[in-house]
Amino acid sequence: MKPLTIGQVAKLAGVGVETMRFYERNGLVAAPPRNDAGYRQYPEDTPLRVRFIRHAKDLGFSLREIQDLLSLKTGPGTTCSDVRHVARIKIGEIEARIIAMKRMKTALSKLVDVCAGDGPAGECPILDALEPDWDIL
Amino acid sequence: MKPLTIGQVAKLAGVGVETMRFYERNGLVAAPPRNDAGYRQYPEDTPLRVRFIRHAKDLGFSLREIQDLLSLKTGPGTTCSDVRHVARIKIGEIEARIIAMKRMKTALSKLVDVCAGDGPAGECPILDALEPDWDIL
DNA sequence: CTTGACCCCGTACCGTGGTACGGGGTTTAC
DNA sequence: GTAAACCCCGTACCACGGTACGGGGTCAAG
Repeated sequence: MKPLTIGQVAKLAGVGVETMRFYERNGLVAAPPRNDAGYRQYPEDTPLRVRFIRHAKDLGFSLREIQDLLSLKTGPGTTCSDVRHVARIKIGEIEARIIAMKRMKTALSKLVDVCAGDGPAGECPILDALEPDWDIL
Repeated sequence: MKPLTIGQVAKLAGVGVETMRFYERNGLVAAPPRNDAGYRQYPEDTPLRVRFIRHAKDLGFSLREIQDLLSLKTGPGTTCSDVRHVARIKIGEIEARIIAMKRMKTALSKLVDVCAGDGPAGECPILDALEPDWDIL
């Protein structure tokens, strides 16, 4: 149960010390207790929480969205089904993005298949396709 | 073959006039010829190109990436297979993002299934799961 | 008991992707 | 022929997600 310093948390979570303070200022990580010298004393699970934040962010969630999810826990009067509701909305958003990504991928793949040539880029079907018709996507 | 004004292009592409100028400054849209008054005279296909930019951006491509693709066309000495190569790399990136998205979706879905209750959020399995274990993702 | 690595805080700065403002010229429609 | 609507340009500003800087206190090793 040894508390961690900000530097230790940062290292374990793979972020910078400044980023930790930034997350604290912005409500993504709770302000931890301090020791006599004013140093932050983090609970041991903090690095995991920070890694969750990073992971969600890498998947395209904004810090605001992550904060919303995280703050449901502490909000008074929020019930389990409220949380479920938010989670379902997020799932829908993720689904929509997956579909859009797949369309993009399919369109690009088709173009690569069509393009067998080795000529100058000016005649490349991929770039021709970029010009007029990208609403295939 | 009537040229379009910046305002017409903007309206057709669903962006603001300022955004058009921003894209021009940043090399995403070629600077069009001007008339005697200095007004931009866009070719008719410009709105489609701008919509492509928007679409790609919405799917998570940075303006820099979009510019890279677009600039292959005009680069001297770039061949069809160069373009194909870039396209394949993009496809790989899209694939990786789709996979990560799917993992995120699965993890969230599992949590929603597990959570059947109606109690306070403090005991919600979704939020419990947020705390320690999100490296399921 | 000092040297270096760590921590504090506040403020400033960065790239990205725009958006708004202000002072001016032009074109169109009545 | 004049008023509204459009265009020009440059500059400034915005939110986001950090990153860096500077001046200072603290702690652990030699």
